[in-house]
Amino acid sequence: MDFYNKTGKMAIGSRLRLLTDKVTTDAAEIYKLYDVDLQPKWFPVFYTLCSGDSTITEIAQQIGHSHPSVSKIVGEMLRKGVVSEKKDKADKRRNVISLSKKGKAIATSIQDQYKDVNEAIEEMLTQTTNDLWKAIEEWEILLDQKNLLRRVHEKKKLRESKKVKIVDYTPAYAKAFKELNKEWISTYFKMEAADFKSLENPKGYILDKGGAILVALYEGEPVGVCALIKMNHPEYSYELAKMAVSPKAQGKNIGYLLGKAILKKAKALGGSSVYLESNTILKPAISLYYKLGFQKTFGEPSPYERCNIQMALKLK
Amino acid sequence: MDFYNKTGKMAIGSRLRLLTDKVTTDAAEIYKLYDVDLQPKWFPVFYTLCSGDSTITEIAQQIGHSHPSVSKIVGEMLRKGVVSEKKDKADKRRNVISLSKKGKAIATSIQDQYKDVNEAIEEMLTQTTNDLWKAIEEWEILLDQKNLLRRVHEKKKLRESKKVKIVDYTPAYAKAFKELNKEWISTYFKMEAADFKSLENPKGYILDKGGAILVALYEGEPVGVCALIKMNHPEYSYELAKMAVSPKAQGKNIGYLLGKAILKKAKALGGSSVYLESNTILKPAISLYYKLGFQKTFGEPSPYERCNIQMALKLK
DNA sequence: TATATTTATGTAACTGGTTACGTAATTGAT
DNA sequence: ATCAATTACGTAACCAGTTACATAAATATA
Repeated sequence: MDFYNKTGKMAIGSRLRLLTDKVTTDAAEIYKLYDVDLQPKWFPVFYTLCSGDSTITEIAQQIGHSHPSVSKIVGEMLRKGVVSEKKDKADKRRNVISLSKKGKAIATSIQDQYKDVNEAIEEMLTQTTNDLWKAIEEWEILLDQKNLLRRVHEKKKLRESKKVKIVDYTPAYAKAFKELNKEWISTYFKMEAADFKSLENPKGYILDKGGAILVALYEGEPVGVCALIKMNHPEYSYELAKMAVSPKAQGKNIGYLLGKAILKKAKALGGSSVYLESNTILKPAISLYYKLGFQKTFGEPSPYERCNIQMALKLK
Repeated sequence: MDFYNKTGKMAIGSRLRLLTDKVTTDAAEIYKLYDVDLQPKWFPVFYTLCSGDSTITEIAQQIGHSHPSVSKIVGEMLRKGVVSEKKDKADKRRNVISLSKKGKAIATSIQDQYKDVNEAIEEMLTQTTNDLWKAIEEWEILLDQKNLLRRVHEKKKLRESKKVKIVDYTPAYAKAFKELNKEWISTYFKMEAADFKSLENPKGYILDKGGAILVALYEGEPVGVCALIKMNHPEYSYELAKMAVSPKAQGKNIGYLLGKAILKKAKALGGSSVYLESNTILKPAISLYYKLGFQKTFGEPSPYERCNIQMALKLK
């Protein structure tokens, strides 16, 4: 298929389907050639039964089909007299399937076909430089570790995070700083007095007191903000606060980029440790903090009602 | 799938299907992730239309689907406004499909997705030692040259031909020699006087005159015979004749094995060339003779009415 | 020029799987 | 001991392709 060399890997699904079709249509002919009274699609079920009786669900798990699929196939095999069914005495839900006499006869007569098909395919595999059989297995393993969706999602994040720029706060971002924070605070909690003060006057409450604010830009637009507030505390130099990312810009890794940048800033300002307060209902935020290296800590009184978790991190 | 390491290559079809399913279900999610108003199954059709308008049949050939499949997909795309259709003026049967404005917009917005998916898959391919993409292509090429059915059939022949034994004629095979020949002669032609003579008395008419007869045994049963008749001719030493294989034993390469053995015998007897007569309606026989190395020749008078082709081969 | 063949396409029915859902039996938790 | 959750499995409806068939237009042939 010349076509698929043009489309690129995007179409690997379609290409796989086409190859699968080609192989399975031939399979049907091969069964006819050997005059075996089996349908190719029965093969996985038949094969498992060759090594002993099994229930519908067991077979399904073995061969990687859904149980209704096995149920249907077993139904067909029953009608052809290849297998027999019997309810389990101990557990009346279970339907134990076993090969009938006819099925066992097929099991022996099919041996030659096994041999020939195996040899034919082995021969093909030796004629290729990339072993399809092994390649499939490798893909099964890789996809089991991390499915294609997640892999693509990671690539997406990576690409989009390249479009994100972290810049220092200027008065031009005053509105963004206020609105982005207001947005998440008022959806999850209620704006408190302390919020209004710092959001209305970031210069006075944050910057002038030796803190910092960073803004994340996506395609020029401010979509995230984060503040560093100077603390007057024996253990912690700065508090990470007022972190907000627009829901419209989710999934672009912006929180992580902002976090990394603000920690760098804290270090540059001579800080030795960063503290923060949050709430456990904000699960993505908490997991982000862990990812950034924060650990749970205790015992600081907070001016915010909404806080039920406190975290800190040592800058190395 | 541990299962498929037990079954052997026989189940490559099922295994391919499973992998295909895994990939395509993820594909659907990926399209959602990018918020593209396309169904994954539309992709091949969509892709071809990106490089210009096409008719149903053209698309089907390009992407390797059946035309009804394309017809259905185009129908769905029409309803979603992704493409538009227009009957060809010059040929009113042809239905020319082109991307609509919306379709073109999708074509540009899908670029990022292409990139990410490609990268994700490329990354997987570098993590494997057997390149699935290339392996698929190699299989497509191999199956194009010779499909799986034919490959398996050849293996079957090979295996079965190992069960065939070629032995020298003894009087115990007198009946087989007569019956096997009678069978094919009377189905295609009519028994002639010369037939009766040699079939009733092979010793007198063939062996005692310096000829030979070989018998093919399959699981102990005589299923094929072939005679070498001493000729009194300046050019040809022996005539290959009375070759017969039971229809029940067809497809086991018996004709070829008998032919090879009889030529070896002719050489062992000091012959320098072998001659034969046949009829062109016996196509498998003629092609067997060519396969054995015989070439058409002319001009010998035959005692048999049924002969309309003469062939010969030099023994080296 | 009339007729047979080929080509382009659509529709219907089939195929080999799936998910969704319902029911009965078993298991687990209070 | 009871009630909720889980498990086994069948049935129905769906899905993405297929083959088989019908029809109309174009082309080839006598």
